[in-house]
Amino acid sequence: MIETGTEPESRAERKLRTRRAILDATLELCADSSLTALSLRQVAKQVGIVPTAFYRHFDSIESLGLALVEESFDSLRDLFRDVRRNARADQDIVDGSIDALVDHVHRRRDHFGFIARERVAGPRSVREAIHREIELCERELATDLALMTGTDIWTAKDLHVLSSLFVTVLVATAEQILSTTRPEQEAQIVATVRTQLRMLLVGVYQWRSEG
Amino acid sequence: MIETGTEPESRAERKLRTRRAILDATLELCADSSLTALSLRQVAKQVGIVPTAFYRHFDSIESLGLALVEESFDSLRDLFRDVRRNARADQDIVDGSIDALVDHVHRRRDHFGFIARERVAGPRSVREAIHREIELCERELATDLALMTGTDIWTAKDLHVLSSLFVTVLVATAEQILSTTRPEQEAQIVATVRTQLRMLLVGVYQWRSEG
DNA sequence: CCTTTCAGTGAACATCTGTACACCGACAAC
DNA sequence: GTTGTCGGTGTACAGATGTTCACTGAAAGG
Repeated sequence: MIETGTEPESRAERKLRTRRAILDATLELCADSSLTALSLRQVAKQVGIVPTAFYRHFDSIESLGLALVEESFDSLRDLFRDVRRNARADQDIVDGSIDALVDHVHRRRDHFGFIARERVAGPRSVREAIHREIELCERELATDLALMTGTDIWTAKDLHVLSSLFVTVLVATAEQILSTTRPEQEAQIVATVRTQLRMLLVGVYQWRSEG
Repeated sequence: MIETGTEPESRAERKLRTRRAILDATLELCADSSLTALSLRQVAKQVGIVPTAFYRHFDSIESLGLALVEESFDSLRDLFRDVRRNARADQDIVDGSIDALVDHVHRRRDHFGFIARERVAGPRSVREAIHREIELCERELATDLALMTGTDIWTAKDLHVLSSLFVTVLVATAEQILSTTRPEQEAQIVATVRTQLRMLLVGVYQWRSEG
């Protein structure tokens, strides 16, 4: 039921196309509200398939959600990769990171919005999956920080604490950017987080781990 | 239809009691999931009234949500009041604030959970109401900070930036506390935010606002 | 005492919900 | 070329949904 207009596809290709359409339709439909407020029939209608066809791809909205968690965190890891790259470049590390954040949030509004929402409002299994992924990100960032800072004066524990704080600020900023469409307000948000990170960096440079 | 068992009530009292029951039932029902996934009939059943009686108190789930925003932020303002009080007491300001936070989050799990969820996943009007309230809290905190810090070396803008960062960390910590029930994990969360605030304070003490 | 007010009732409605079932028809495998 | 696999279809059903309407009965007000 998906209009093709192109060359004939194999069965596997076609199935993949429908699966993609379901994922996209879901991201669009739950853009405001939440997965828990979304019905299988709404998704099917948006995709252009009959409700029962949904079961050929997922056996519930919940497992659909888990698939979306995975692909949303692919986007988030893309962001982290860019931040890491900008950190080595000539640019200021704070500005570089914020630029990357803004850029990625704009490009994948759907994915970042999905994480922000379902992190607190999704089905239990989805919430848990997101928390696991975020913790992975924090650990990953902590090892990166270990390379950048004087690793001899920072304990592993403190590195993770700092990494967790960075991720918290990052997530909160993403949420704020997502909740506005006015460019001047976004500029305000960016300016604020810029200063916040600078304040934090001042503390970081002075910090010496105890014990 | 609310079993009383006590002395007869006036009509106004009785209406208030039902209203309270609706508010409580809603907090309980949307504790996992979200307002947007909640039906009027579920609420009515939980309260023990017929669906149409709901309309005597609210004309939609959405306006019910707005009422819950108000009372949830009463709880949050209670927390702020305690933090302010602890700040003057003998206790360390960081530890005192965290203790107050943990205490209030435990006592009003429902209200803090409601804010955390509906802030990102609620109906648009509810989300907007919450954002307005949070901004009020940030402003309020900023004026408090102005009294505590050397106000001559901090611009009003920087004070608000700092206040916003504090609120971000506070909200994130509340969310983490809410998402766990294991005491040892909560202790971990508290220890982490304790260190984070200390790192931040190091930066704050060094900070000098630019022109 | 008589009348008004009004929180709560109960039946009815059109619509939406998840899921079961039998079916189709094109691709794939042999 | 026959057969099997498997996305997708269509029908069907029992239950939930928001909202309407006319109603009841007790408290409130004159």
